[in-house]
Amino acid sequence: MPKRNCQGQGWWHGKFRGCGYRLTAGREVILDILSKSQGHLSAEDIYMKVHPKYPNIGLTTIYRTLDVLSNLGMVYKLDFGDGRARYEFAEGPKGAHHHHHLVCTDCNRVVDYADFINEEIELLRQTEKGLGAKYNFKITDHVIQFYGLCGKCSTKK
Amino acid sequence: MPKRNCQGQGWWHGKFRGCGYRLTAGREVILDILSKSQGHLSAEDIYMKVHPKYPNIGLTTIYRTLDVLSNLGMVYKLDFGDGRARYEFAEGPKGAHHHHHLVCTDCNRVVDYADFINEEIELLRQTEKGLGAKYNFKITDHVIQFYGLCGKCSTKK
DNA sequence: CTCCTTAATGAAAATGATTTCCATTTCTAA
DNA sequence: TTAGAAATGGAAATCATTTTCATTAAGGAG
Ligand SMILES: [Mn+2]
Ligand SMILES: [Mn+2]
Ligand SMILES: [Zn+2]
Ligand SMILES: [Zn+2]
Repeated sequence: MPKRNCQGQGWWHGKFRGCGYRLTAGREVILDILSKSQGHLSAEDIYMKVHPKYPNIGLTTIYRTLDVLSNLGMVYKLDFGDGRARYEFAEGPKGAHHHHHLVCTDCNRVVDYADFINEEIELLRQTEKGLGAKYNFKITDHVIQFYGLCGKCSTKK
Repeated sequence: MPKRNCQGQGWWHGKFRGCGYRLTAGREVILDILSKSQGHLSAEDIYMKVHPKYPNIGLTTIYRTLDVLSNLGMVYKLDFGDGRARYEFAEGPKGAHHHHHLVCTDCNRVVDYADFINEEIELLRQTEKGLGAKYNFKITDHVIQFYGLCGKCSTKK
């Protein structure tokens, strides 16, 4: 008798197993939530969303899973300066849609943007090459964020 | 009889008073340390350096003063992802020497750089204008940081 | 210079996100 | 089935930063 639904496991099954991780029920729920959510969720946000589907999960497991996902490159861990880490699904196997962030310092609204991304990418390439050589750094990552006031916050007095 | 040393108060006396702040002994010592230190100091680092000159100061006052200085624009508050804020003197009245950072994810070494700053500034200008208009944001600040391994850390296996 | 109002201070306690511990459960490969 | 490894959850620990509150000290008015 064949397994009911082999597809149910999603494309990431292989990714987990290939790295020696086990794809547990908790992890699947977390991944499911993450892949379907827009925005930039805190561990607590994720906990809240996972809980109804998996009431026994502990916040500790959320943190641990997020750490694994982050190391696997499946999730980006972000810091917008509000005292808690935020997580964002890094898109499917086709690769991530690279973008940066615009953050409202008043209401914490976050806008994804990719408008000037080509120029940015080019600048990043140059900078990584130039600085890497000059300071003997092996650059692997970068953060570009803009801070300011969103429309609502700049008008409301 | 003239005051012994009116200059002793430094150029920031006016800046404080102008904003309704009092220039206390503790604040002066902190400002003095900060202005003479290279690098990116944590509140605790500053506390350690201030303590010998002003043994009664409390860490709380360090935090509070740093907050004031940061609001006055005299100090930059930075986050390199190591779980504590870092502070850097924003240069004298002549204006800050704008730079960005290269951070080693292994030993936390931080390098200031301004090498590609012209291209970066131009990109920032464009981006701030373009994104500000498109998303109706009043952009006031940005963060650009590169992460990777410094020379030492990338060689030591 | 002295007084008075109020900002500033320091010690201790509180906060709160994240981590660590550890006993228990679940996988997995043989 | 079974032993070893990985994962889990609840409670306790961490630890940078903030809050509270009683006390002190700027600095303007007189
Ligand atoms: Mn995003
Ligand atoms: Mn710097
Ligand atoms: Zn806003
Ligand atoms: Zn290093």
